[in-house]
Amino acid sequence: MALQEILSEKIKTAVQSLYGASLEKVEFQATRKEFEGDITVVVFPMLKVVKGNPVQIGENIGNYLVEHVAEVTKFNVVKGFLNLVLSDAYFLKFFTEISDFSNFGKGAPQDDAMMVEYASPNTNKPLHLGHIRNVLLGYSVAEILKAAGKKVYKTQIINDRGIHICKSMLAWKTFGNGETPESSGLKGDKLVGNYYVMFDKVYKEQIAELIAKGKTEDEAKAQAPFLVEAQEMLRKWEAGDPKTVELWKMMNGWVYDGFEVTYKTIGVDFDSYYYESNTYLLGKDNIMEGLERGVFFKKEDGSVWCDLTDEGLDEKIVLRSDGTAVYMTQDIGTAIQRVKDQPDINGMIYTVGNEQDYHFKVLFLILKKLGYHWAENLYHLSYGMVDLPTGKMKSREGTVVDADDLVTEMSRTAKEISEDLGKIDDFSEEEKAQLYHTIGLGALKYYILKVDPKKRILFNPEESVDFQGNTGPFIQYTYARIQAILRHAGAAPSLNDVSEFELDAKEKEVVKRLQMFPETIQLAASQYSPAIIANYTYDLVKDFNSFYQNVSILSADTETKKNFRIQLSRATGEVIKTAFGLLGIQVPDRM
RNA sequence: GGUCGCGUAGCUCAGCUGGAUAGAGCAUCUGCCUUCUAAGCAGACGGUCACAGGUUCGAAUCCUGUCGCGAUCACCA
Repeated sequence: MALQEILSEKIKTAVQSLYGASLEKVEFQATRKEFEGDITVVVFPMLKVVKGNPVQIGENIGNYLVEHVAEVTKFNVVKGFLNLVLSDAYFLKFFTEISDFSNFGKGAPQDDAMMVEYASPNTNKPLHLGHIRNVLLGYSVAEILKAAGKKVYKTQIINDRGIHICKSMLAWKTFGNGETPESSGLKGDKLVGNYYVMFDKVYKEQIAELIAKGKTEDEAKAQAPFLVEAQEMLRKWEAGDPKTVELWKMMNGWVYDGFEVTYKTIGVDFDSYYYESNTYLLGKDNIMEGLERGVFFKKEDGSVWCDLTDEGLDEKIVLRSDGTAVYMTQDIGTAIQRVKDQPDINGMIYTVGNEQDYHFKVLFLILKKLGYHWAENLYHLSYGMVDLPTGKMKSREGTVVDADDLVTEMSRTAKEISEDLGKIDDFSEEEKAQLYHTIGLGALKYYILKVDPKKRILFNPEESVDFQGNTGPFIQYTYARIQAILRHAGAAPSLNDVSEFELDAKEKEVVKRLQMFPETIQLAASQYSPAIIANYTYDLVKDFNSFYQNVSILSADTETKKNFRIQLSRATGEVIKTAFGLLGIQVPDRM
């Protein structure tokens, strides 16, 4: 807020001339509602350089400010808190400044770019609730960064190789009878996921059989024919066996088609895709280069390591003794490859669960040791698990919440509630379906995004998500009501010829929130937290609702007041739309 | 065991760089639809900020320790 800087300077001058002391910094905070005032100066910290009674110091500074700063009209001092009352003209000026909303809240464009990675699925099963949290966080952080002025590349790395994919392939080959998404009517990822489950079932039966024949559990697990066959398939794939590769391509293709449908339903997208089958061999050259430069060292058995004991960690392997890559090797290679592909990248954000905190700590350290400039701006957007009331989600126990099912369920709940209210009976069936999706998905997204990413979420699908209070539908509803106000108001009014009139406390609350919007985006971008935007938006909406519900009626007011209120509605609506846009949540015009 | 994260109202969560009497929603209770959407608004009830020390004018916030929950410590990804 520019005014804050002006006040800060004036207060420094005041302290200088009144007490002959120089202040380094002036502390501000929003005035608490129970006191009169709009912005509060905290006097206590000044006591370090100014000796005296804080109340008296506050009085003196307050008098100085009323005299020298036009925006300050009154003040009061409570203990060590100097509460300043700002002029209505100051608040009104805000509206004339944001009459064009197109860039409101957006930061100045910057030259460097950030890459944001999210989703990162395996190709052997459909996306679930955990992926939803991941995708929502990654996508909204990307949008928030864009709003803050960064150039952003959204990407994902797809784990399309390994034994788990071979398991699905083997089960399909054995039991599938040539079943395809078309012939079965199933989404591709669901179809492939079914065969993964089927593999596990057969595998378990075979283990039980072997144990019955006298094998130990470990022997049985290693010797079950189905697993041996899957391992054989993996070897064939790595050797480039044409038939295996063909099957792999076909089934992965089905999965990608299925994922795309889910991403589209959720409303997220990507600028580029990286596949492990292409990147798993990457990184070895970087390791060899690092070895030459002394960043890594080789052990007697030929394995290559990075010594991180100086950083408080231990030694970390970066290349196996047989010269093959490990997870770390691959991630090093992929990061370097990405900057080659997009040279303006000056940092990356990895949206990955907090069970990998250690991995990323190590990865970032190694990349720094290798000396890349962009390695200074790496961030692991770490998030907590999504738990169910029954405990953790486990795919083997069938307790996962499927992403598609969940979205459908949310829409259904939205439908039930909407039908009870009966406000949209004039909508066509198509419009209704669209609205239910917008509301249901908005509820789900907001529910997940409003929580601090690093905390675990307890998600209760049976109780579903609330539609009252601090929820997506509540905010969407407010937007829809604002649209109704504007429809009734007709053409947008102008405040250009408005000079002075008295603003009430509630009006000021809303204006203050609107003024905070650009700062909120900056704060969210610097902390990579959509939760900041979400909770801010709720506060704005609550203030707005409270203000508007308590206004008696527009026509009873002067034309000026009416124009102001309509303008206030407009601005609030725009901010809700922008804020929700950053979270990837749609707002409906009617609901 | 080492490391990292979390612990705030009955439940789900806010609480920005330390600031005034710790805030919302749900649940429970009280009022408000002849006026722009009651999916709303106003209010009541509800707290040892896990515990114990420390730092200071001031601590939910910073430091140390304890307890509880979780994650992680593979030549898996």
